[in-house]
Amino acid sequence: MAETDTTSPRERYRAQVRTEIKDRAWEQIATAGASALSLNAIAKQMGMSGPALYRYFASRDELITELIRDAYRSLADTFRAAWGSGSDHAALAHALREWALDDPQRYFLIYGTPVPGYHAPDDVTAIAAEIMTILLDACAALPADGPATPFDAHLEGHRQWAGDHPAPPEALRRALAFWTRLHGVLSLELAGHFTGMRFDPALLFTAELDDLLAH
Amino acid sequence: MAETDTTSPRERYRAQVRTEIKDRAWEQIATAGASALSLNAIAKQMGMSGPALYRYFASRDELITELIRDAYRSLADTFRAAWGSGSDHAALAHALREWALDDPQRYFLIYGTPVPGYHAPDDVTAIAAEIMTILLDACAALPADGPATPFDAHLEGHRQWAGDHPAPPEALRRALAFWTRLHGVLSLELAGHFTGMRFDPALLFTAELDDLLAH
DNA sequence: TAAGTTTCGTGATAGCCTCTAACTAAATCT
DNA sequence: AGATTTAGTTAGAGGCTATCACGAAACTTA
Repeated sequence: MAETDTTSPRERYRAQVRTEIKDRAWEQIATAGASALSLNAIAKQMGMSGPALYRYFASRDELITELIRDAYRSLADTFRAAWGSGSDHAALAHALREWALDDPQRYFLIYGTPVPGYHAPDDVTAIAAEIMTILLDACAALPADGPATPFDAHLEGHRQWAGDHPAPPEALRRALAFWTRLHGVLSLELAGHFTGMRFDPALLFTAELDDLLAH
Repeated sequence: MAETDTTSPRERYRAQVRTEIKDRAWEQIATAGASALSLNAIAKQMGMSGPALYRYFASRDELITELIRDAYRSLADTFRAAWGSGSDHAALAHALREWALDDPQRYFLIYGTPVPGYHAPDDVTAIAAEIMTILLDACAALPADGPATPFDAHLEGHRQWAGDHPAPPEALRRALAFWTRLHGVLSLELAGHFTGMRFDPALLFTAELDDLLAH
């Protein structure tokens, strides 16, 4: 016997229309970038007139913020799943890469060009912190390597972030390196800066990853 | 005695108006991002009516392409100057960082979110190659470190890029690492992903740089 | 079931934007 | 001085975001 749905038909319909709007928005973003996203075009695709969409999203910016939120959530879920099943650092990194390749514009919605005025709402930064926590868990599980660096000492004194994560400063440093280096390779690959050069970006990615795990 | 100017007054006037348009465009981009760039607004600022600007730039896209071109040229000049005076790798890296901090949106015009359909014209990619050449010169001048990696072997077989630069594959690998790692730190810093965390991004940057130069 | 209320979608409209076209006036060339 | 090129204008087509007032459908409640 199916569980009684607590939501009213209206709420269900509303949620359904909202997700259809978002699906179309993702399509547009994937093919033409976020700046080309048009509420009007989405409305026409769905067979209704422009202003109707404003019943579902207060503004274009609010829709984009919602997409950013979903992108963060998707990345956090991918991360949690990848780290949860096996605690394999390489698997975590490759999960990130596959998630990014799956929809480059979704990656850039999070890590791409920032809009000068924009500040993400608190719940979004909370998801970002969640992602960082998983990364810190992973780096805390890494075997120790060389001596503490000067930068470790600096991090020791400035670790407000990471929500009082119990990782040692060395793990903080390695989490940052993990993040910045993989992002460095990935974002240049996704932006097409390696096309024309003939090497395989996947090998560069794993080379960086190996270097991160070796040290 | 002043050199006779080969350009006619009209050409000079035209060039002057073009640069004023570009200056205003840079202001707009710096304060509101490239997607908010408005030819109309620029025209009003300059005291003329909208369509007048189309005498100077065929379209909004052509103006942006011109800005991208100038950004690349500026970066290439900065790079050449930084490497030319002293051949100091750290100075080269810090010149990059200062150039980026000087106008983050200019950096993102080159290395930020790509527009799916867009392909840069050949002369722009030529400047990009020029930048890469300087980086390869620098990495070729680096003392050799450990044994060849598997990725070195791959690069050996796929070095169409770099315009037949005489650098050994190890230098190619290090140039890529230089590029991707510094970009990784820089782009996340410029996009504001480190705000909230309390550490100093400059120290992370130099830590990555030191690591690059130590190995 | 009937009346009241909330919600959805509409068309009209204001105010941006890019870009084209026709026209005037000024600068330059012959 | 006359012919030609060029710079700027206004008008307008067609796109966009967003607001508003209105009708119609769907729920809620008496």
